[in-house]
Amino acid sequence: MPKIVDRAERRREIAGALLRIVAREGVEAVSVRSVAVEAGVSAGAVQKYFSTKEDLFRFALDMTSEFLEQRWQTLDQSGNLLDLLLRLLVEAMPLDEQRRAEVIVINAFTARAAVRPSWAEFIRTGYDELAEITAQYLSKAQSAGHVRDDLPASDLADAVLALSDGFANRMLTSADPAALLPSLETSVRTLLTPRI
Amino acid sequence: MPKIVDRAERRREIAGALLRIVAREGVEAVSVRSVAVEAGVSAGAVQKYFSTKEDLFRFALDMTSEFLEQRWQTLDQSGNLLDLLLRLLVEAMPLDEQRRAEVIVINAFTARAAVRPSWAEFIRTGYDELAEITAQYLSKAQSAGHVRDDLPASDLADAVLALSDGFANRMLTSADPAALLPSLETSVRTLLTPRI
DNA sequence: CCTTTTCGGATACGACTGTATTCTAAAGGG
DNA sequence: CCCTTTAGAATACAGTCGTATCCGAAAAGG
Repeated sequence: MPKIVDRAERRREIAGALLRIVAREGVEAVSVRSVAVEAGVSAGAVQKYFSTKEDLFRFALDMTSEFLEQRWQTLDQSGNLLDLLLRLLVEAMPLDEQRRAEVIVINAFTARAAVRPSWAEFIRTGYDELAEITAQYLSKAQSAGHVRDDLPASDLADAVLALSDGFANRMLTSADPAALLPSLETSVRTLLTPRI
Repeated sequence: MPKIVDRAERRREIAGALLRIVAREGVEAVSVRSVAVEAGVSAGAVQKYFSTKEDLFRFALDMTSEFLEQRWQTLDQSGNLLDLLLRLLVEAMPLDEQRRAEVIVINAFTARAAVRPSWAEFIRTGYDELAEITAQYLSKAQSAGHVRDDLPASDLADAVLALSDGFANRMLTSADPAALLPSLETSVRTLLTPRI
């Protein structure tokens, strides 16, 4: 009897519109109406799928986390694990519009989480999971002899994440983001290559 | 004839109120009226000193940059330069309300600059200056034999800034920020200690 | 075909936004 | 002492905000 729509897909479309706005104009440009326009629907439709603006933001934040994790999944873990990690990090840098959008979104959310405890817990969980995945990967790389093993993998993971986060941030406002790539690469290599 | 006030000081007071709001409630909580309340004046008074909200933000951003540079100035450059740098970095981490506020403010501004070209140039200039100062310091540390000299000081500066930026970011939403300090310290040391 | 259910557009509301304008009170130079 | 200039409070205005409500249209099962 009812009109049937793929509800989950519709929610993803609308949240995607939000992410595009954040990437292009910043979080403060997000409103129910602006998201509706970007998604090509009415404001009423947006309200149908997200009862509150907060819900909408949470869902969008979830989506970006999934993007991030998916990138790890698609990484085939063969060859030199350090080289692979470096390729992954470079790919995560904001060098094109797509990556740039993701970094802006995560940055915006982190900035907001810093002053909103309920968001902070969510962001923290995501960060911790990422650190865990990275640590596991590095541990494997240590066993393979591709990464130094005189320091715990979890510490190395923290350092690598901080390093890539910092460089990504810097690139966001840099005139020539790609110019920072060699610096990122040597930093990570210096940090991770096995000691002799 | 006129009623005389210290105009520059008044501007600093009002901008300080803005910074407190950003640190406590985030950028989106900043409005002419909320700043006025925080500063203990009327909205009209705020308008007297800053004709537009944009002016107000720019001035506040300037102030935070000055804070950052002042910290470098107060650093007496004696003893082991690597140890000194580490102490500086640790002091810059968001471990108390004051530092936390600064990091939040800079984060918020960076996030905004990513989607506002006029701000981006300003932020970028500040970053470049900071990188320059850091590089000069590291160069001196290289001459003193306290820091490895097989890599250009400018690259090392980029890495150190990225590292501390990334750790500061992580600490913002971390449940136990101080727990990340050892990781920061070993990372920087690993990156900078002279090779044998 | 018709009925029932949901989709999603339209509208309404009160609160808040940035900015412009108007006002009163105060203070220092003549 | 008064007059002029400024400080800064108060008010006004046109938008936009999030949310609630109401409406017609479309689609699937009987």
